Amino acid sequence: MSTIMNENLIPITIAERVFDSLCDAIVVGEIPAGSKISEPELAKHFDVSRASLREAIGRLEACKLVIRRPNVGARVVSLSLEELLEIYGIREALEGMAARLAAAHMSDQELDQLQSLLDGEQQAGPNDINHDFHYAIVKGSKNRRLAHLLCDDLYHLMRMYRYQLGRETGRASSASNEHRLIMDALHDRDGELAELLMRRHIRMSRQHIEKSINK
Amino acid sequence: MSTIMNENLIPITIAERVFDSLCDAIVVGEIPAGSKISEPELAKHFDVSRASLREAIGRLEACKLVIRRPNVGARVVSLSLEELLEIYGIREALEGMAARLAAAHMSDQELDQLQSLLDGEQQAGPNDINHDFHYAIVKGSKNRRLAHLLCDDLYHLMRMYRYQLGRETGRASSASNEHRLIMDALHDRDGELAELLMRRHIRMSRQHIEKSINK
DNA sequence: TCCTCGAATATTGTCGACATAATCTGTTGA
DNA sequence: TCAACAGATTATGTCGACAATATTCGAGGA
Repeated sequence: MSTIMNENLIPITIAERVFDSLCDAIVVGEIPAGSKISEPELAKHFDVSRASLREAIGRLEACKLVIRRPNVGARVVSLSLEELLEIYGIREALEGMAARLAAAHMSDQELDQLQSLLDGEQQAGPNDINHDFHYAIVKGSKNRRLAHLLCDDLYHLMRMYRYQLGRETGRASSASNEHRLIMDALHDRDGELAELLMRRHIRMSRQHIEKSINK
Repeated sequence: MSTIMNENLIPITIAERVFDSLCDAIVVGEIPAGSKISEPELAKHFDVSRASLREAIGRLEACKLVIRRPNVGARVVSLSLEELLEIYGIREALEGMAARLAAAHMSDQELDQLQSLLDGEQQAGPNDINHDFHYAIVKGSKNRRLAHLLCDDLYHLMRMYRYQLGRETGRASSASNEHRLIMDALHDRDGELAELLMRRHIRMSRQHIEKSINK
């Protein structure tokens, strides 16, 4: 869980284990947004030393889940609609780029896998398959730094917003349709169209959230 | 120096000071790319404890200047043309977006400041003014997360490549012209054009580097 | 009653030391 | 001569304790 890209499945060090736990707790809201992170308290809770805990907090800071101020401490990031929309803007630019590159660089085998992922979408429900689709494309761009940016740096923050703000209610079917259009463009190796469709897809999600909150 | 966005000019903690020193040393190449970071050695060199040094290394890892492996240690990132081109691709997407937003969100005053920065460009030479132009636009996008991404996370890495690989020889004048075109688009509040010009500008820089290395 | 200031408390930053894992070195055997 | 193994050495991960800073609480005065 520590990252998506690294196939580093098992947490080796104590700090990694604590990071995973804290990351999940923050994403789910078990540790509320905006609340303070107490080092002594959490160190006791996990039964580890403060050094290990501080290491974990440092990684939380790296993926923007907490904000640290010198001599003051760490605070869970505060969620706001503004920032969520900012993130969607960035995703639109980056995932659009990823789709364009994926059309050129994904192997036929990868395309087939993505297709079957898409075919199983209806029955499985929008668990995380929705986002596996996105990550498959990002990975298919073959741009490693882009993948790190989206799948390591921004991933947990996006997950946090999804859990705590928007539920994307009633958008599953239309999103699924949009996925299919993107898939077709990838099959046709039409990068320009794939980018356009991906950008529109993310823009739609963004507008959906914007409306559902403004009501 | 620790970040561009934070006006946190003075390093408060020892770890911050060490981070600044190490960051510069790595960017300039004083600590060679690909070389190992020895905690005991550097701790002795800076006359600080390993705890402070490890904190600094953690931040270097966050801005991708070093790569850490559990129980093995940290290594300065290895430079490659591939990765440099990947970064240029990301910059094209993100700074293009920034230019579009800047056309909408920059104040008239900010535009005037940017204009005067541009007018002083010839005599001052391409020290870092070239990049101040870019950062002024990124900042002018008023998208804080985008600014953090470009000015905190990617900044040092780009600086490292600039120092150690490409010198952008002989591109100052044409780059300056491209800057002026972007400036005009911003004045006209033409976001679409500003994005197009910024993307082309970065693409030209990229191609210039690509050619100068392939010769 | 409210604000200001200062002592008391708690938290963070830093340190040195120990435990564990990786690396290096020298030896043995084929 | 080279490869593989074992011991020695070094480095990293982790810990508890101390120092410096921030926060809290209470007393005093306007």
